[in-house]
Amino acid sequence: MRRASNGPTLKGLAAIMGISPSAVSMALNGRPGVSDELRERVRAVAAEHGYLPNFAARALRVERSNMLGLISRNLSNPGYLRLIDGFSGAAEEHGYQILIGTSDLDSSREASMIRAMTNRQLDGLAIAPIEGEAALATWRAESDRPVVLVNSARSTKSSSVMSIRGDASQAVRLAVDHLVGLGHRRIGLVTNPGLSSASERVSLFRRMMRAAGLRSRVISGGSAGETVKLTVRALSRDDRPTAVITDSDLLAHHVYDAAAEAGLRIPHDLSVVGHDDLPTSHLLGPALTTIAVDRFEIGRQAATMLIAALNGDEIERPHRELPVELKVRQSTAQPAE
Amino acid sequence: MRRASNGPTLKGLAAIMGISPSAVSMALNGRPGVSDELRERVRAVAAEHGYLPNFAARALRVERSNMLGLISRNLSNPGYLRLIDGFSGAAEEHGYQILIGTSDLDSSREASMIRAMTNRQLDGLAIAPIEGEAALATWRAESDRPVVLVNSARSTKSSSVMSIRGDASQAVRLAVDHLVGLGHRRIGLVTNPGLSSASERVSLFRRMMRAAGLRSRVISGGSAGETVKLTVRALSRDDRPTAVITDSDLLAHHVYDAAAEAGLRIPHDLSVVGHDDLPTSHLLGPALTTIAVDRFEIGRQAATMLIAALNGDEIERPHRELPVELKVRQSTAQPAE
DNA sequence: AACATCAACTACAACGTTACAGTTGGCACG
DNA sequence: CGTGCCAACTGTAACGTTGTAGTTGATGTT
Repeated sequence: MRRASNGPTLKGLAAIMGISPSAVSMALNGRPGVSDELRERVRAVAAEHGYLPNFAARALRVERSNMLGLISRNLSNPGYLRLIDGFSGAAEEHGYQILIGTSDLDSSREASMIRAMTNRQLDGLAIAPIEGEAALATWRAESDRPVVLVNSARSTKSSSVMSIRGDASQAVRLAVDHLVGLGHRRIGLVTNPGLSSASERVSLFRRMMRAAGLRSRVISGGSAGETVKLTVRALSRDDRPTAVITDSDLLAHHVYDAAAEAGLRIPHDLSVVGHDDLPTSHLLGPALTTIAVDRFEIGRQAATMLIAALNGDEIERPHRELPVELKVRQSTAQPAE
Repeated sequence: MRRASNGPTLKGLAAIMGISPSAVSMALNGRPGVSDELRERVRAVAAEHGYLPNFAARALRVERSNMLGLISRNLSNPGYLRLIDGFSGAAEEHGYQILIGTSDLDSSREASMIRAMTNRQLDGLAIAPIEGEAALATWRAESDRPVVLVNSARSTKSSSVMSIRGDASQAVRLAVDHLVGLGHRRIGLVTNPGLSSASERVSLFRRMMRAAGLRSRVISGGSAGETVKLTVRALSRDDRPTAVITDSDLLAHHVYDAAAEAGLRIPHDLSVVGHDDLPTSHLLGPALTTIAVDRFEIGRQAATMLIAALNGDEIERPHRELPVELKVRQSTAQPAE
């Protein structure tokens, strides 16, 4: 077989120096039991020979792989890139590598991904779960290692599970307040089907609208494509909404298409508020008003929470909600009528 | 220590069944040496007890981790998502997990990423290298496993290294032909600095322009921000280009900003051709004419090439150039003058 | 001077898996 | 009926690392 690493082993270093492998191990890991003088010599020799520890061997022995897993719902939403970026950056800083999986919005795939990750000895896992409880259960059945739920609707408040996401209720409130403030009365929510966060969003929306004394309309199909079709239909009706709030910028893009199809101009005939602030959203014609949530930061904190838990540190706030921000641009205006 | 997997081990299964661990191993791996009858029984018992192999142990023994690495230049370009998506999809299909790293456009980080991946016993690596030769050398110094260079300027034609990318010369030709066909004479190339592919692009552009009997202008700064500034300046000059070709859609977005700053309307005063066809590019105002390259397919083939090489199969075309496509939209038109 | 104490090491086993050299028993063949 | 052969197993060692239980020799204490 081809060897992955033809470098020296720890045992080899020991032979070269005429000492025991244990001594080398202790020296390299900075553990007590060797003299400072020897520690220095070992480090020098290791560096000279370009020694790199074999992670498989270490993982087998200490049951720690120095790898963190990240399972996301899908990889076609550019927002996830920022999340991965933040997660991997923080992980690498602490010497962890990351393993990425995508559930492709299929909950059985999600479960099998999680199991595949478990027996790779992952030290911790961040999941943007399709079904919060199910994903969690799969992981915990196989492992007692830390998990952090990302962008998932609040569910378990248990201390063994952490979570982080943008502040969902603030997001809905900002969007509704903005549109109501502009004078809109008929406001719709266009939501992606199938996500655990969707139903929470819907109920938050309903509550905010009720508080404003308005009737709420929710547009949500069985699939993304169907949702778009329903949107076109809703926009063609007489009492069509004069403004819609969407679950994501991507969905907002589809609403742009739907509006064009229905012959409506944005923002003159229809105001649109997105959610995510993709890097391209301000370049849309017209630039999209949207809720910005710092996904990079979410990813970063997800990783640092896991690492802190692995180090046995106390986690200050195990359930975090990051503030979100409304970016007002050109896709919202006062209603025409 | 906490155990990652509390499930049974192979040895445990052997004890339960009263046979030797070797027999269990052979049965589970479908190797000859056990009767069909026993093989079936072992499989049944394994399934019943939810046995999952310990990858660290296997990796240690067989020097194969069943993991593929993917190192990309940075994670802020949405195009990479499609690449990762294709790569991870194909990898998972064959039972491989993927390890992701980003070099953040820093070549020393790139080298250390590669070394970190080497001693994790990675079976194969796909690199979108900053410096083609350097990245390769780092990997090959530590390992003799397959590599595939992604989106990298043609360099080594050696058979031990594979490569895949969009057809760069076709891309430039399509863009130039399109603009020349519209009647443009003063065409600029706006390019991202620092990438090995950039210089190749520049020379291809020069060649195409010479073939068309036109002078070529290249706009390229030391950094992305600087490039934008240079673009603004170039667009303010009297003999400003009437059309520009950019290295990426993201850069094209910046050109949109630069054009706005210079008081030019697209496509009336300036035609723009991008490169990538990001999902949002057709929603820009105006919709961006761009070169589409199927990054998903690039990622998918990168993974399958690696896996084929690991299986010892013959690779049909170890240096692949995927066809690219010009998507004509609203950002290009005949020059005004 | 006898003994405890301790730092600085060594020896050994183990983690879970797989490769390979043995071992067993049954069957065909001269 | 002994021999050879083969299929179907078992036993053992090894992959590279680390933790723990020794072992050594020097130092300090009474």
